[in-house]
Amino acid sequence: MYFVVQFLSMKKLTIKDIAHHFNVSISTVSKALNDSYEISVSTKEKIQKFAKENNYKPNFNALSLKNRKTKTIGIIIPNMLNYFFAQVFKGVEKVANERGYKIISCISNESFEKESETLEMLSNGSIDGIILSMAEQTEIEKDYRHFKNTINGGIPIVMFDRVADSIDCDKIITNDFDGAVSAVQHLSKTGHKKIAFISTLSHLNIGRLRHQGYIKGLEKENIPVNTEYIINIKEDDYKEYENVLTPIFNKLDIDGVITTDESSAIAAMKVAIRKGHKVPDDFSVIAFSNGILARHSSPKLTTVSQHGEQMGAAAAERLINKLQKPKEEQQNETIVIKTDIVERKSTKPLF
Amino acid sequence: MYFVVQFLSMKKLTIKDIAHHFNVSISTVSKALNDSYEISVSTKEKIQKFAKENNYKPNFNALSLKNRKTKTIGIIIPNMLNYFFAQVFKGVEKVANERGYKIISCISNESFEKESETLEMLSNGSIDGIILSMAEQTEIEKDYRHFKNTINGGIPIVMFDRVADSIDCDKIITNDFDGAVSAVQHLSKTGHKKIAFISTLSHLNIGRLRHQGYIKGLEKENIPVNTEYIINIKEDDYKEYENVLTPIFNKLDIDGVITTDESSAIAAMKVAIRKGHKVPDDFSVIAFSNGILARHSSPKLTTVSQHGEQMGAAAAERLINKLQKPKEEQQNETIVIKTDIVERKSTKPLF
DNA sequence: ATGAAAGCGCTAACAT
DNA sequence: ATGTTAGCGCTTTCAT
Repeated sequence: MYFVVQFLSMKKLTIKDIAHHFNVSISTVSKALNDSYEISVSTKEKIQKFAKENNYKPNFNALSLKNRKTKTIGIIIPNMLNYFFAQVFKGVEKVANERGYKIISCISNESFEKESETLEMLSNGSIDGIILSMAEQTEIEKDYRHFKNTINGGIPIVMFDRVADSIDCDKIITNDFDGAVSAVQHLSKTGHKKIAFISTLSHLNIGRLRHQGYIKGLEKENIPVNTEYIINIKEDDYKEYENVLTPIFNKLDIDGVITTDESSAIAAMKVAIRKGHKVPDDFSVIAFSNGILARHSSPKLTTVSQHGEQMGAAAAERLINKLQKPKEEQQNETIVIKTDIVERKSTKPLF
Repeated sequence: MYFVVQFLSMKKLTIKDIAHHFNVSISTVSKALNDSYEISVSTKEKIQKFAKENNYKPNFNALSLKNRKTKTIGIIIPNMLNYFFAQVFKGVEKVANERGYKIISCISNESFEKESETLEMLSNGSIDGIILSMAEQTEIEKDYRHFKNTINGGIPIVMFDRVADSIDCDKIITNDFDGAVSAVQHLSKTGHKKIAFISTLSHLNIGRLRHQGYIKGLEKENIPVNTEYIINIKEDDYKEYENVLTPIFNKLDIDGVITTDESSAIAAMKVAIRKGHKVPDDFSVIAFSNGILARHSSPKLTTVSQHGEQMGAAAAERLINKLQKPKEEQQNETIVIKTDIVERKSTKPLF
């Protein structure tokens, strides 16, 4: 019996083995397994039964080679320890899985070089398309040649969150600008007028957009912009945030804060509390966030929530749809997944 | 010129194209690119130069088909939003990258079925080996056939953290038992004798080990075991933790707590504080953890820290070493990556 | 030093 | 209804 041989040799069952077993040609087997009308019902049945019983699986590499499609997508994430990116990944995985795609995942560690090498490595027929969020370094240095090369090489890219304006590809973004406007308005409508803006992302485009949104929000609320209230934290290490904020908070009179991330929001809360404030009674905090910290802090953070999973799902949908369309019909699109303000316990009307 | 054609057709450059370009055979090109001694220096040079200039990359699927190796490893993670798993992933990625391996990553969502299907899906020549941590459901139902099948199919598995005792494969684990013993001793040595144990993992083996370690620790410190102090939280949702703990804390006299995870530690702190305790002055908390929460809570949590990244790195090392060894020399091993007690602000001597 | 041919596992156009 | 053949891109043995 075949399976004995298979068990002993531990070699996978192939179409050729099956052909041999039934004394038919390999193309008959191939067609039978693909349920071709050309093959008689009886042979189809026996071949399919045998294949099933012996756990036949078409070889992935042979199929990919033949079809010039791998049904695999690559994803490059700047930092896997970031909760937002983990959420995006989850969204991508879900859709990819539903649609029969595998995911090769890579981490750029915010490095241009790693990102570039990864793209190179994947451009050898390993994958059909790529989903990525730019490395910090790439965004700062604005060197996008590797993206262009990849796209020119026939591999479509979908960028999310940290996207390159000058690259023509699908993009999934958040309404960073409007989110910041809303945050300001939320605070203003509840009586806060001395609103600071704390950014740890001033070097990134999403940081600039949130900054601009903050300004716009103040304008809309007729609050004069005071540049002292705009605090850009350059330190990489969140442990330093409190130290940076303490002297500033001591100097300024602040009743509300909007931050570009969770860690700095928590630092701001701590500093404010240490200074004698009660959060949220006389000091409110809103953070851009997707995270776990917001729901575990005391008090829990009110946030401008990005929908990471949705963004990932949208990215995967876009990419897979494109892959399954003829090249001529493909065109690029930018999809905005809107933020929501989620009220928790760090905000409260002043009156 | 070739590259014009390539640019227009967007088809990747192959060995055949190069052969055509120079009017030599494909085997000459193949050998030249592999720097074979059989080929004259001059032809090697010109072919290599041309290949480089035109960005030739050997086709991944053709190579994999030929070599019966993909230089790709699969990783199955129960839940990507868990910081520990993200850390493990990072460790795996680092080593894999260094050693020229790609990673196909999948999420089991704690589901046996998904885990099983994923294993099936990957067992078609997509990958050379697998790293995984069991889904909760798998561990509860103790149905390990899919692991056996995979291993019998010639695909080595390395399990980490949530491992199956009865499966013969490489394993990377933490010293859960000893970690719990140490935690108890740490509290006891600093004057705490009314130590509760809060577990959200009582259904998992790692949870049982931590539980047993807690008992052992008490014994070593000559503290009688009081089953009322052993609190198993069954709720899945961390939002419920506080509700579960409140009546218990009201009833019992507790001066220290050890938890199996961060969320329940934070819940315990909140409940204790609400009850009038001062953490850490008259109430200490130690949490098993790998996480961000511990470093952002107020006060920051003292933890039994698992080294997720190291575990991931060890898993990848093991697997890749095994893949590069002949089958005969392969043997299984269990590696223990020890925990550390990291003192932060949630513990303090009582005296 | 170079080339021809077989084969990895599969599909599909083209016989029969 | 079944088989033959070529080919996906590459390596490798065996000519020449």
